[in-house]
Amino acid sequence: MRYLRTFELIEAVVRAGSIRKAAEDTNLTASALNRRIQGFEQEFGWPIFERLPRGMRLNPAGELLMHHIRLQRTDLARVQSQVADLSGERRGHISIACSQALLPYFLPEQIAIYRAEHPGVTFSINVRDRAQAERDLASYSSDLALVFEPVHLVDFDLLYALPQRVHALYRTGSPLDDKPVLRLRDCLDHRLVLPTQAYGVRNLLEVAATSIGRTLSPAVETESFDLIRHYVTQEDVVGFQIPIGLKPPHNAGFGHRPLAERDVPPGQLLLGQLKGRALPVASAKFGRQLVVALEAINAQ
Amino acid sequence: MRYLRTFELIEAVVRAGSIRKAAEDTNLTASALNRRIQGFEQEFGWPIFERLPRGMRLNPAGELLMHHIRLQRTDLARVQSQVADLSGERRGHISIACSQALLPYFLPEQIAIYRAEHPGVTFSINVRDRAQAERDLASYSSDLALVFEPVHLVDFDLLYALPQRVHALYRTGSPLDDKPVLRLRDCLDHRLVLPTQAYGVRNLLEVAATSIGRTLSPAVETESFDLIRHYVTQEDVVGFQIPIGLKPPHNAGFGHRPLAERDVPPGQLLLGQLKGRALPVASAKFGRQLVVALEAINAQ
DNA sequence: ACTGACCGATGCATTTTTTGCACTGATTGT
DNA sequence: ACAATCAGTGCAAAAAATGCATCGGTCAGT
Repeated sequence: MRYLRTFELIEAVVRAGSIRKAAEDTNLTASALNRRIQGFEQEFGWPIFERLPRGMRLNPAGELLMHHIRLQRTDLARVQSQVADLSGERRGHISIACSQALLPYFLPEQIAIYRAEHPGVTFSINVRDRAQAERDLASYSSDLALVFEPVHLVDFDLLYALPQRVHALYRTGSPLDDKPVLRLRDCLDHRLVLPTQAYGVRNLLEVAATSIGRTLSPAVETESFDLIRHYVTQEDVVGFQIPIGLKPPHNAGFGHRPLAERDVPPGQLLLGQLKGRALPVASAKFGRQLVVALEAINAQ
Repeated sequence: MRYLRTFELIEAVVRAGSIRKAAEDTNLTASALNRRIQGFEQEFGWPIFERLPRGMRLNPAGELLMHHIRLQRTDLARVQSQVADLSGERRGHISIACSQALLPYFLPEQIAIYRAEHPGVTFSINVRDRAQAERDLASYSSDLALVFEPVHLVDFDLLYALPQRVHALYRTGSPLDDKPVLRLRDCLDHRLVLPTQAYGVRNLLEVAATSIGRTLSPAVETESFDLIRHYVTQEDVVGFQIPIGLKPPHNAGFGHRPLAERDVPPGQLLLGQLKGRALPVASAKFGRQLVVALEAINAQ
């Protein structure tokens, strides 16, 4: 979109931090870029950048403008998506901010289902923790968020909430495999592989452990759910995860069982979007598909 | 705003109905304008106009785009208003869709109060009936609506609702002046000056008359509340109006008294904005001022 | 205190884009 | 059949954006 060029250039300057660097990124001369910025500021009525000796930084007016730019861009995308939709072809791009737990099975499966019907739709999947996911929505860089137990819920329109019990993971052959439901204290007697504090599962476990007078001292602490899944096959340790990331069972060298709800209350996997935002057709439809899929899991 | 030029031109073509007429309005040649439209359609990816032998008309894609254009323009105005606000100066433009009843006293007074504090703020007042006011909000051509008993309330964010009893107007010296509250049947024995069916007051009266087995046959029917006010001084007739349009009393050759609530239930004067829309600073502040003023009236 | 690297800004020539003019072909109403 | 519309197009002129060279300033390292 030619008429959005000025906005692109402004964004490039914001990203690069200086006109000269942004000029390289945008295949322009610093002088040309400089004059476009100046020209825009004159039209806009106020400067939007602070001129520092080391470069340019947005001033408060510029911050306000950036919100407008992002809104404007995504709203145009929405319109184009709707137009594509009314001419029959389903096109567009869907951007999702999600927890790691959705990566192994749930999202790949859902995306494949959607793309089978609408091959023109593309996806981007951004792994985000709970706070980042909300910021992604607010800056319009993601359409949908699917995260476990987000902290803040302002500006978040909840589409579905799926309760998820915390599951313990262990090497096949472990005595934990005997019972259908595990007590927290049984798990805490083993060595532990835990996600870091940023994650909801860790949070639930911390609270639960404290309430029975125990503390968590993990043998391995990691940000990677993948590593947790793999590490339990290597050593006799107990890991924890939510079942949506564990769907196909017992053939990967580890087993898993839910923790008793009286020990560790279930958390919630939340699907949502930015409050008040009208999503592009494709994103809205994929959101509805996810709701149906989550309902089906909940009904099991 | 230079970069919005294409949108202005598109709007001009929509308004004029043909490129040639729009070209005159925009001080361009038809050929230049034609090519800008074509250029935009190519960038946008789809035609936005139907080419008819008699000119151009928006196609469905164009209708969707027009919504985007309006949103984008008003959102930019909001940003500029916020920027003006943070640099101390309160500037901007406030656009209000309102019923006639607000014109004589309420709005002039409120606007004067606001402009005394913020002379940089300009106003436009559009007299609209109940349905038009809502359309004005939806198309972003008004920021606030202040109307009596609107019909639809979808997409309407209610800021305040002020109950208003229907008042009867009569020439000074009329026997109606004797009682503090009038019965509907007393009024109906006189000749009547009524607003047309489009107005809320007429509606309330029709319902009330029907329920006591009477029908309304006005001697004069008009769309102008002003005419009603003036006509009652000319002939011994009874007019009707809501008190917010009648504030300063008994020195204009006519008097007024409320109708009994058991005969004619009070209607509501509604202040609202488009649902989910973030108003410019000036409009939002004026809206709050109106709420305070309406509360004060309600408390009397 | 000096120096080199980097920053934004500006004058001027050059390139790119937009516009105006003249004209075409098609449709409609009289 | 004719006049009045309409959108679209080739080409030259006008306008706008860009590149180049250069200026004055700040800062980090020596």
